[in-house]
Amino acid sequence: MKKENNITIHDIAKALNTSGSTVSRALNDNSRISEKTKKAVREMAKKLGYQPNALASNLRTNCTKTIGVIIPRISRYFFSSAITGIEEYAREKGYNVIICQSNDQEEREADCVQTLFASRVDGVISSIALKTNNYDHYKTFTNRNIPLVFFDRVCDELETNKVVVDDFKGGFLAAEHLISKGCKRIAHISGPQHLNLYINRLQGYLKAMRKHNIQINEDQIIESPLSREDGMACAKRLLESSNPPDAIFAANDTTALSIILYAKEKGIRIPEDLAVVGFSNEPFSEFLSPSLTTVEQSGFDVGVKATELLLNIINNKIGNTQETIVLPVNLIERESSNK
Amino acid sequence: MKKENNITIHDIAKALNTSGSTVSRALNDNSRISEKTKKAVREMAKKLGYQPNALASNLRTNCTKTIGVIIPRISRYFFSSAITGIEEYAREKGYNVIICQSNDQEEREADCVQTLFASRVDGVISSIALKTNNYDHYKTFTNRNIPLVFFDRVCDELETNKVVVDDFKGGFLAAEHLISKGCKRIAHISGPQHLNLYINRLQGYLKAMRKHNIQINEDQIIESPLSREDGMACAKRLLESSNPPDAIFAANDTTALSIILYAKEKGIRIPEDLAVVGFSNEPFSEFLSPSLTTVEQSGFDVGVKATELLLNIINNKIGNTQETIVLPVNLIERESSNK
DNA sequence: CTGAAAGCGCTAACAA
DNA sequence: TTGTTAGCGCTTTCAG
Repeated sequence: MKKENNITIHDIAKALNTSGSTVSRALNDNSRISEKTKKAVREMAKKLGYQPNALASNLRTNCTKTIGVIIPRISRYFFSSAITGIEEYAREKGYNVIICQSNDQEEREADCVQTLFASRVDGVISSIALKTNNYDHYKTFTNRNIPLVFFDRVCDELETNKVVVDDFKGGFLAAEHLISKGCKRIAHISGPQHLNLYINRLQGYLKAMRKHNIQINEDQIIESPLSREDGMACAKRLLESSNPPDAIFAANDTTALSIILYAKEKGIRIPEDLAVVGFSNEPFSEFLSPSLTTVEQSGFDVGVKATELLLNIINNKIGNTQETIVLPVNLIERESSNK
Repeated sequence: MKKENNITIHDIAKALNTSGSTVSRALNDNSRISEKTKKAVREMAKKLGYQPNALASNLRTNCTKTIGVIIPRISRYFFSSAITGIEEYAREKGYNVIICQSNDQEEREADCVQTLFASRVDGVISSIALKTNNYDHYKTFTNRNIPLVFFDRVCDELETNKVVVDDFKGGFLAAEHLISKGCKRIAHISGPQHLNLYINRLQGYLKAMRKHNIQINEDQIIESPLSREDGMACAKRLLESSNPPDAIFAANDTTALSIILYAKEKGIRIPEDLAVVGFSNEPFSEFLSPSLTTVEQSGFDVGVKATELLLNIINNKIGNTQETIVLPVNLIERESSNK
């Protein structure tokens, strides 16, 4: 496949008996060019089928009008919604978006960083891979003053801007809701504790328990990688214990789903014997049977906010402060906790 | 935000008292450079924190090692899985991926084409927007011999390569399955008829009906944009008619979901009174109640195949034939049709 | 095996 | 208001 010779600004210049710089300025709507010339240039450009070469422009200006995004996996609904938000806002402001997936692997994440840097993106939005423990690769950006905004999965080690949802409040709402339904032995299945969001959901849960003087049982707070299989194992462990919980607050909907499936299999009635609350409001949660009570977080909004923040930094509207934006969550009450 | 001055190959050259060309060749593992020099260059590069500038390289070589993807919306599971497949295969072969969303709008799609062309992608993978009727914008690529592969939503007007799933077979399997369950009045809710895939699903359905001598009732074949609301309207129209169907094959799972919800509301039992089959196996379909019988199509596989085909064309392994690759589908039998 | 020099297409001082 | 010129960082002929 050989690519055709492309039309450049010089072809337009030659056809119009003018210079490349005039054409360049005309196409960029520079005020120093007369309307007449601009019009002539634009017409000739169209006639010749000129298409700008962004590579050349970017190389020269050292500004690509492109932002990079690093996410664990695009196929998770929260992240694809976030990307939709990022894309929408970025495009409106004239920016392109390059997306890289880390597949939750540290090494892949470091690759993404290299790729994005090689493409000379103007800024980066990232959500950290589950397996990432060392954050040095991000220094590629921070060392060079390339703005960086983390969302959802953030880390305290790096001093950057962050956009998160109110996980603490979410955990609190979930637990308080179960308490209000009369549950007494409320278990919590939490996620990897090096990620703030799971710590915060857990802390919110603890706060609600303490506020209402509910006994906290260490055996009923377990940490899990939160996959479907892990959820099954947790369900089994909790529900087969000698003193099983009458409610479980799971740190994500996938785990809550596992609990519901396990309970069905064992003839445990939901919500009568066991109330369940999840987190995220995945697309399937509404349609489970019983439908799942969960904490809703808008990926789209997070994406938009992160992009807004990033572009403000890129365009010097705000300095590179270490801002953390917290977006609201809300509890969606459904059948799985409706005693 | 000012970006720091970056290290270039000339900085490495200076530090090593050699020339830029040697450094360039060493970093690209050119055979004309001695191992000793290569090693020295690589070490110095690491020491100085050199990061290649892809823009400059791309501009020079007129090859970006980047492929562009145009999809209707990333938040649909089929498409995000396809992207996962595209990314995985592309990355393995050393290519980057730029993703653009058309939001199912023709104008946005044309914008995507411009953006990708300006970025000088080496090839493009696209799935057509629902609202697109005019395909001229794709000529930007075809006119310049930039390889183009369509997937899923393809169009006959453009002579390009295509990767699709076997929609005809899917429609056939769905209808034959319902027939095998003893259904006699089998309705079909089809999608926009300018897209091949919906035509093919419909034709597959018709073929099965004819094969088994089931009467085809024109009133019970309706075209719909297939959104959740449209599905509700279709369900109402079909089920409130004087001669309601005993089975519905919907061209997507979203519509099948609407039917199930509508039937529940009206006290119509599924599958006893009405059997339902969808198409796509969305993430929620397994968890509906009753769980939804549907035709599974692998977005991931489609993505991988499309990328494989595209890269083969880019790398001249095959000429730009008009190949159409058809991937298999299979029926997943669940409760909604289990009479 | 290595170096000098040209140039990819564009932008931006500076000069006119 | 327009043109001249240099150069972004890299690759690649051609010459040694």
